[in-house]
Amino acid sequence: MPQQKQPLTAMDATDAMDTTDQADAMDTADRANGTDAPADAVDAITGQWNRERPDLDTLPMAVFGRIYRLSRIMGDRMEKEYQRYGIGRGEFDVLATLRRSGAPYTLSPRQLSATLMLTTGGMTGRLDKLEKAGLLERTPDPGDRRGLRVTLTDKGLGVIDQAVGSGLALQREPVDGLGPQDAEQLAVLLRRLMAATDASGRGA
Amino acid sequence: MPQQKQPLTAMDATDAMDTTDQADAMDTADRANGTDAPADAVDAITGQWNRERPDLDTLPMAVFGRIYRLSRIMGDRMEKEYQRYGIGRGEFDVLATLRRSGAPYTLSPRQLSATLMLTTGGMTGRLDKLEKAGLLERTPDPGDRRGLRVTLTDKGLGVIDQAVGSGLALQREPVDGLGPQDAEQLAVLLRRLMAATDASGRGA
DNA sequence: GGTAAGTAGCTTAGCGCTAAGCTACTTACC
DNA sequence: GGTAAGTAGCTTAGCGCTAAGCTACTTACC
Repeated sequence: MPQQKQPLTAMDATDAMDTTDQADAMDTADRANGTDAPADAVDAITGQWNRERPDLDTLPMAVFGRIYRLSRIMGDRMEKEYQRYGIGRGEFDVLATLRRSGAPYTLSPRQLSATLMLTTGGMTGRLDKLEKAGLLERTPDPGDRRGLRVTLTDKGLGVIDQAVGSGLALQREPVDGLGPQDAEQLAVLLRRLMAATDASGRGA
Repeated sequence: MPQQKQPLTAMDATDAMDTTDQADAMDTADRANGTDAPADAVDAITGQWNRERPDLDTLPMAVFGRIYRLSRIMGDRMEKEYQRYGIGRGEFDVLATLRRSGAPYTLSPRQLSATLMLTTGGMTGRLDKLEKAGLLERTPDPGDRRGLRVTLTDKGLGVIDQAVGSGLALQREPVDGLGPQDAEQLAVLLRRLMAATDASGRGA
C-alpha cells in the first residue's frame, strides 16, 4: 500500500506553511480569495506569492492550481477503487474504451493507443497484462495480415461494467455536494475553459 | 521532443469516435450536455456511455473528466515552457516552494518532500539535479547534525522568478478567455468542489 | 509484377518515480 | 549516563512509461 502518491505538479503544492507565520499567511490568503469561504491550501499558496511577488496576478493559479490538485486527489482515489477489481487506472482506461465503443467491444491496438494517447510500447504492456488476466483477447485481423484485433472477454465486460459504476459513485459524492445547479454550472464553465485552452494552444 | 505525453486517466479518453457513427454520437452528446455549446471530447465520451449504459448518471464524468483533461493538457504545456529555463516540472516545484517561502529561501529536504508529497528518494534525485545545475545549495544544518538545509542560489532565484511569470502568462490566456466574472466564479466553484472532495475522502 | 513509402505491433534502453531498507544521528526515558 | 525509539537523508530494486528502432507486412505508383 503506497504511502506517497504521484508528485504534485506546478503550483499544486501545499503545506509550505511550516516555514511562515501561519496566521499571517492565512490573513493574506483570505484577503486574496475575496470571498467569505475559508482559505484552502491553494489560497495559502497564492497568498505567499502575493506577499513575495505582489506584481503577479495569481488568478490563473487559483483556477489551475485547484484543477491540478483535484485531478491528482480524485485520480489517486479512483486508482485505489479500481484495485478492488484487480486493475490499475491504465488498465481501466483500456477496458472502458472498448466497453463504450459498443458491441462487439473490439478495437485495434492502434485505435486504443491513439485514443489513450499512449505509445505502442506502452499499449503492448497494458494489453499483455489484461490478456494474462483473461479480461481481453488478441486475435489476428482477418482483413489485414499485419493487424490485430482486441476484444473484451465476458469476464472483462463484467469487470468494467462494475468498475465504471464504482468510479462514478466515488466522483458523484463531491459533485452532489455542490447541489445540482452549481454542478451543472461548473461543468459548463469547465467546458468553456477547455475550449479556451485549446484555442490558446493553437496560437502558440 | 516527445510526441506522446502522459497517459490519459480514467474517463479522460477522447477520439474513440473512430469506432462509431460520428454524427450519431455527436447528437447523443449534444442532447447530453444540455446547452447550446458545441459538444466537446468529454461530451462525446459521456454520450457513448449514455448510449451503452443509460442507467448511469454521467454528470460526475462531465465535471471530473474535464478536470483530468485540463490538468494534463495545461501541465504538458507548462512543462514545455519550463524547458526554456532548463528545468522540468518537478524541479520547478522545488524552486517555487523555496521562493515563496520568502528570504532566505531555505528549507530542509524533509520540509520540501512533505510539501511536494514526494518520497525522500525522489527528493534526493531532484536536489542532486538542481544542485548540479547551480540553482540551489545543500549545507549542513547547524542545529542538527543529521539534517541539511537547502537554499536557493542567486542563479536559482533568477530562474524561478522568470519561470513563474512565464507559467502564469501561459495559464492566464485561457482564464482571461472566460472573462473576469466567470473566471472568479469558476475559482469559487472549484474551491467548493475541493472542500467537498476532502470531506467525502475523510468519510471513506 | 517490381519497387518505394507507409503502417502495425514488438523490443530495448533509459528515465523518474515508489517502496523498502540502510546509516547516522537526536530525543525521551529510566 | 545508558538504552530504546524516532527521524533525516541516502541507496537500491522494481515499475510503467517514452523514444527509438526493428520486422513484417500493405498500399501506391510505375
